[in-house]
Amino acid sequence: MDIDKHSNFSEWFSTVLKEAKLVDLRYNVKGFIVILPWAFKTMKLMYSFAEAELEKRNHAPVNFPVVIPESNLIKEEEHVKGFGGEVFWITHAGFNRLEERLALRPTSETAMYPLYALWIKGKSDLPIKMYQSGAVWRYETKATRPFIRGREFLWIETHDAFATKNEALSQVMEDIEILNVFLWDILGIPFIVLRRPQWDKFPGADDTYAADTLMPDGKVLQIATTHMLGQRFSKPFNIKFMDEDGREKFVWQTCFGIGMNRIYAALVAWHGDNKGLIYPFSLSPIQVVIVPIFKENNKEKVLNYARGVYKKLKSKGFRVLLDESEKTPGFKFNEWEFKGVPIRMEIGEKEINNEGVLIVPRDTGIRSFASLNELVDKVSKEGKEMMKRLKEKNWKEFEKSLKSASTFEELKKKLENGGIVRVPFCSLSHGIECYNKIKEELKAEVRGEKVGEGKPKGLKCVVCGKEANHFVYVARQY
RNA sequence: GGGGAAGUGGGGUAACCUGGUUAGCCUGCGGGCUUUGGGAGCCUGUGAUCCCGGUUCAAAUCCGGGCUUCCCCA
Repeated sequence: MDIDKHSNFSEWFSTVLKEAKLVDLRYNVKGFIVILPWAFKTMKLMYSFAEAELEKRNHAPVNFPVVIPESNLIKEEEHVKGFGGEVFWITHAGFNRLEERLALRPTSETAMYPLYALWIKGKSDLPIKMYQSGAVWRYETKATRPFIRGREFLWIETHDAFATKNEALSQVMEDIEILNVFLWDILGIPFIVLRRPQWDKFPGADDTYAADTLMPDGKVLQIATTHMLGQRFSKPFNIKFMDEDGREKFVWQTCFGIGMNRIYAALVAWHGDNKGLIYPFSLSPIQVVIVPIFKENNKEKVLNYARGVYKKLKSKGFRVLLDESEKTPGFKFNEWEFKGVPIRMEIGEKEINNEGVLIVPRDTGIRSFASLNELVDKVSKEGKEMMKRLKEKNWKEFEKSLKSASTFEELKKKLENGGIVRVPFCSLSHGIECYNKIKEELKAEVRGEKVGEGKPKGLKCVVCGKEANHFVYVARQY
């Protein structure tokens, strides 16, 4: 592949999606894609890692219907204002027109909360912490792109209810911790968590915190969000409990969305290089591919030896493939490199004589010899070290893209090369005019303030010059 | 949201402007023979004009509409 990931990301991404057989775009419904096994196996692994983190923290799996009766969807006013325009509706069934339209869930608050109201009676029913893995549907009006913006996308959503505001607020912090573990520790995707401006939060939330990552073209992509819902849903949905003081009170709620399609896009974009995809060891459908190299006169000998290595790795639980197809070795090298298999083994006459194999990590391409008895340890070690290298490379690149500016002109200049620019800003509650000015003149967005970061002291807003109350992060976005 | 480009076997393309032969080529897929340390070779078979309508003796080609994809800008 002769396409540069950074200077020509669109083309790089399209080529990888197609040539590595990650998606089939021939389904012919706008914004809907067929996710192929080479992508979906990895997405399932991603799901299992994320679900494990949620369950460690006492979230229980649940499955709610995809259809939401219109009367439920419209109960919370801002929510329906925010989503109303992008709902897919079911109006007919068989030969009948439905008396009440059914929405395909764009998100599940209004599906789940009527039941929460039935389930929650007393303090002993709280907290409720549930998660659901599945798809949601939104009639996006912006240009759709595979994985990055679709009309159907896969995610996990959690919906938690608590007796007190403080418990709900600390749940938001726990959600952010889950993102640190899942996105960074496990997937190696750099990101920052930002509290969104009030005018840019989830419809129906008190506050929205979002994880933004950066794509190779310098634009940010929102990949997860956690919302402090407060009591905005518990009131219209009448979710109450009897407190110790004998009074009925509305619960405090949070919800948390982990956007698997976009996270997958970020995974591909962050780790890949100009040779194609690179899958981290723990996430690849095939962790080790064995390529046998033989002549006509030693074919069986090489294959038998390779099968022995295959069995040994398989018995240790690795996902391994022995490529016995009729292609030439060079073809196989290129093909598996393009598909991002983290470790390749080459086995030929020389390796048999030395009682070992050649090990080649995908990222460096450097061949090294491993003897048969150190083989298993070496595979684990190479897998871990490769992930470490990928993370280091990603982190350096991410840090390089984080800039700061103290004037509007400086902000403008720094945005030209993409990335995220930190500036002092007047107000995330009332600064919408400054926000709009940045949006219109710089074609970029104020994404919000970083959780846990201090307030500016004695600095002026880069737009209006009034006292700055926040450091905010500005970037062009998907 | 605005603009542009494009839809021909599974994939990539030629023919389209200037309507007319059996829709050509590369690749893939099936079969056969030979091949394996960085994208092998020969033989053979297979398979296509996005959908609806219009113009015409005749449409892949011209016109209108739809659907989808890609790119650029917002």
